[in-house]
Amino acid sequence: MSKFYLTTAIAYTNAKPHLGHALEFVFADIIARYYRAKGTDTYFLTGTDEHGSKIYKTAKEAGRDTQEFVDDVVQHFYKLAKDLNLTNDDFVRTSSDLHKRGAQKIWNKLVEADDIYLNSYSGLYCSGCEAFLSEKDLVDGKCTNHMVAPELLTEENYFFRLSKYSDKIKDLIKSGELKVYPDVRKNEMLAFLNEGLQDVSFSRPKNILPWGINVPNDDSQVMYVWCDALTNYLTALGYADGDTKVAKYWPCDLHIIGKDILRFHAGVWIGMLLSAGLPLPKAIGVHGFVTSEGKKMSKSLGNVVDPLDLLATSPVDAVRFYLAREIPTGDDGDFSKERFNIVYSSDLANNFGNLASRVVSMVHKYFNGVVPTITEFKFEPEFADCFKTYCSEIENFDIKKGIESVLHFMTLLNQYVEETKPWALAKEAKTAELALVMGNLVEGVKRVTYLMAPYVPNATLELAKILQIDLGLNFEAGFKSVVAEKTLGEITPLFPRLEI
RNA sequence: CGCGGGGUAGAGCAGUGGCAGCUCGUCAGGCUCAUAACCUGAAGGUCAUAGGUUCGAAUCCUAUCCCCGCAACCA
Repeated sequence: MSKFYLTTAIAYTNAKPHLGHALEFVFADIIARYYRAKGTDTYFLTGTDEHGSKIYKTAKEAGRDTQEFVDDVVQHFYKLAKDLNLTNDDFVRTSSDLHKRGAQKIWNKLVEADDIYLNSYSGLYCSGCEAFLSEKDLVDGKCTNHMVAPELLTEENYFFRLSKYSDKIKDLIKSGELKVYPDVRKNEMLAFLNEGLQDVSFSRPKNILPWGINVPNDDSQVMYVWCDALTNYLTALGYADGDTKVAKYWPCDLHIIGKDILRFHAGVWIGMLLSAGLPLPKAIGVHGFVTSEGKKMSKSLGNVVDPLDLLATSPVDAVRFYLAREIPTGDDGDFSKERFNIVYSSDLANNFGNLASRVVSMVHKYFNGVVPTITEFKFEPEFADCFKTYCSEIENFDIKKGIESVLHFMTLLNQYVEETKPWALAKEAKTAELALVMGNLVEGVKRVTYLMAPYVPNATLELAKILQIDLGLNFEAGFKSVVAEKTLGEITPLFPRLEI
């Protein structure tokens, strides 16, 4: 059986989840559910990134122990995953022992490859911020938070010889051996690689940053947070202990990330794997950011959408569907209350929900709920097209286009109802004709239910009960499963109107 | 001349040489199985601007204007 291993980026636990986390979670979950429904042995990993100076600082400012602080924050991410109905197989935390040992094992591999060396790093250090600042953080040469000029500080760091792999990485992306979706991100990365990658500082002195994973054989240094974080994709599979999951699922088939961290994944991470002599991931899917009511979310504008609040007041399927359907998968998108309601009403309630509702009702009305037998599905060719598009779009990391093909197919079924007018056939007692129409409609709704399932798992589960179909079946088996002669359950609206 | 992406109907987008499309919204009509849902039709675009190549350009070339992302060691 083929396998598919996919990951989200691990969320940074310096603050509660925002809508962008929900977006990434939903994208990943839809893809995971899709591959499972294709009959692929799928492993879906998500988790949290818990080291780094920012977390250390945030915890310190809150007067908290760092571990306790992240233990608290991670609860919000657990809750988000649960509330979004995620089917992740594991949730990795970088403060876990398994991860730490795995990260150290990889570090040693890099050392063995002679890609780690000691050097000095100089930067502009603000003692108020307890962090190095870059030029763009400064106004008039001063730190904007503390209004003092940072001092030039030099510290001893281990460096990773990333420059060595620059050309190799460029070739991999250029040739498509490592896919980067969408093209605009691929081009951006290639352009960046044209400049050539620099070696990167891979550790921090412990006296400045005590919160991190110890560098093996040097008690005075901890790993730079990215060095540790990136390895989670491997360590979570049990890399430290030579777990069989590594053999089974590595290399990763798809890393889903935000556009802000493309370089770390398509650059640093690939370099690390090359250095360690490990197989490389197949693809990186890059999504954009979500704005709110047309503007970047900010506290001062008061337009911040808290995904946990949203899920507390709206059905999870509505949230999942909005993110998947309305936000272009590889691009930025907007969240607005107005669009949220429109998308829910027109696509879910009016198109899908109402289609199911009218079809099931008519089977009850005209055939006492017993689905008539048909010998051949009238829309087999149209459905084949729809399914083909659905698959290829999702596999090429376009979740929005994937579902659009299904929505079009639903429209086709709605049109068929209008053309055949079952109510008129019933009145004229054209039973054979009516049976044919209804049989085809139920078959159509059944197919659609399978395709909608990764996007709106709750509603489709409910509909599956009414249709008496098994959503646990993979697509092929599900499409072939027989609904004829079954007695349908009673239907209530799958997507009741939202309270505005 | 830093690199890259983009400017197409009220909104969001598709469309890389051959009569300008999709979804939502708007307006009109039809239907009554259905969640005031569904179906049909209409209005609405000088495809950023100017020039060029071509039998033919939203699509290729040149210039200009505007918007956005990136310019890495905070994640």
